[in-house]
Amino acid sequence: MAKKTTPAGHAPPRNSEIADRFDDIATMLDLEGANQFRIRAYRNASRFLRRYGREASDMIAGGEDLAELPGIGDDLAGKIRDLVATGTTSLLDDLRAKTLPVSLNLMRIPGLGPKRIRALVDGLKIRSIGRLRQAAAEGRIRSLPRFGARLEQYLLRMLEERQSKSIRFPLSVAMTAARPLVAHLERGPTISRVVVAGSYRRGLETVGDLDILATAADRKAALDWFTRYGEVAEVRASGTTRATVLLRSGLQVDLRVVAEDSFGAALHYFTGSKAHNIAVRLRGRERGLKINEYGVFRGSRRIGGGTEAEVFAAVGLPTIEPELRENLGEIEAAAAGKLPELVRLKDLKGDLHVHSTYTDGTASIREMALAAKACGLSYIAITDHSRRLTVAHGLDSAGLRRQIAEIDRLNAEDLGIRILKGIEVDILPNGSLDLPDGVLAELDLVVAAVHSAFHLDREAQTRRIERALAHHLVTILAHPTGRLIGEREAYDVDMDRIVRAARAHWVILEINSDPERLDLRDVDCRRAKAAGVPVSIDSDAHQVGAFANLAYGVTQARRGWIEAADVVNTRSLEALLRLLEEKRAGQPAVGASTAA
DNA sequence: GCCGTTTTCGGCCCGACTGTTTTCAGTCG
Repeated sequence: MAKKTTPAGHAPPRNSEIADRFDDIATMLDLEGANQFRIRAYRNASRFLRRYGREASDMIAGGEDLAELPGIGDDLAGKIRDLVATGTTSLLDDLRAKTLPVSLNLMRIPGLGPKRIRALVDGLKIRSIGRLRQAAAEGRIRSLPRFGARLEQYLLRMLEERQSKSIRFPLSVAMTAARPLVAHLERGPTISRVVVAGSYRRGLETVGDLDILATAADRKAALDWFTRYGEVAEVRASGTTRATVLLRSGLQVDLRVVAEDSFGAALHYFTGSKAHNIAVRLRGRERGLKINEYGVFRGSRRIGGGTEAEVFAAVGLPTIEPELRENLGEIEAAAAGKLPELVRLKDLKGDLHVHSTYTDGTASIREMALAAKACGLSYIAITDHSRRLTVAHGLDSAGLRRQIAEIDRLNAEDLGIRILKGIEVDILPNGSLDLPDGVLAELDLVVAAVHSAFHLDREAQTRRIERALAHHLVTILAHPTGRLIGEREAYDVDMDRIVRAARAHWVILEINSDPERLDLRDVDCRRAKAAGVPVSIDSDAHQVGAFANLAYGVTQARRGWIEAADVVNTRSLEALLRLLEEKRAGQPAVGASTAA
């Protein structure tokens, strides 16, 4: 028990936490009416940090200059250093001291911004949500300048609902809601084209709302058709070009009806990301062009906008895939002709992480194999759980040998798909594996995974996984960060070190396609690729229908700039078996060509 | 607060919708 703790005795904040503090600063500056561009600087830096692949604290430890990062100058670099060293910075402390908590709470209500909040707080001397609700109930809010009865009623409703609006939906949930809605719109009067844009189209793992674009000869009829959709719970706005509704599921949907000749410009604009759009517009301005959702203009003359390709061409770029549009280097890569050729679902030839009724799957090995074959795959690896995972009836050596025998029999039958023998073996808290080497050596491949002791501190967790990666029989590290989207954060692990260890020991990193996992994360995919570490896009299927999830994994990989050549299971069975053989011999060709 | 083959100062993306007004401020994306 060391009583003496250095200021750095606590774990240094992650980028996401630094970003949270910058967002706090931006919100409080906004409330005090600070310069909008100063506020934007904090929000831009926050957005960058959330998406950046490396931890600022690691960069500081390595003596790197944070002011080299885009949107971060000397001042913000200093504040990041403060936050890393002490957990706070003087500006944040000052703002917290003079900002009323009620104002911060009110900022979470859509429709309320700093001006209205200041009017409420100053005009009515409101100091708590309860008082505000009271004032609204008594009809005192409508008397404020530029407030009225409608706004008062709206506020009252929002306060009653106490809705926190920051709910984001997993992409898979959004897709389930979007498909029937798109079908409804496509049947609508005079509607010709319907595309879901926004973060949905970029394949983000979660989406806040749906942005749908359509073309229609009769805009009003199209918007009416939209607001009358059966799943609509509430129409929040409805104008001449767009409408906003809330579905029963809680998902907010915007429909914008645009002219045919500006469809490409609108699609680009509403696909985002915001950072990408701003960068493209600035590039346009350098060329004397104005780019907005209606087209590309030189002066008042429209020179393009019917297709996205025209928008990109106007700024001298080839079309950039939606998954890359985050202003994280894609524009520079496009300008240099170095855009990646992103992996596609049809490139996958196999699936290296599949369960069966031997443990917690719901279908037999034969059923899983036939289902995979029906999806066009030519091989799968059966990788059931190992004994420690008792909740899943994990296999011991004897059980695994029975499974090996069954797989041999099925392969002898020739089902038209090759079944590889594998295991998803637990990485125990000390980094050893849950089954003896003897039985693991009888398999075609070994998938190792963490399913316990998520709470270990960063150093212990990292060392645990490094040790497993160093095991000569481990082929793949499954769901490397362990996060469950919206449910459980990733365990605390240094992914830079994991990627380095994977490279050193020729271990493949998995992109788990389960829509709850999507793990590797996109930023980690880029790290793996940069280090020359191959990935496998696997379903982790526990039922026959789950091979469809591979599409989510592919989208995740695409967001991580992954190409077919980076993915081991785009290889033919023969090539994959060769790779596994080389790994076993300690000298695989994969990943060996590029230096880390 | 950031940034720079037009700038180290003076810019910073910009249009739609709502609710309040009667020409526009506030908010959002």
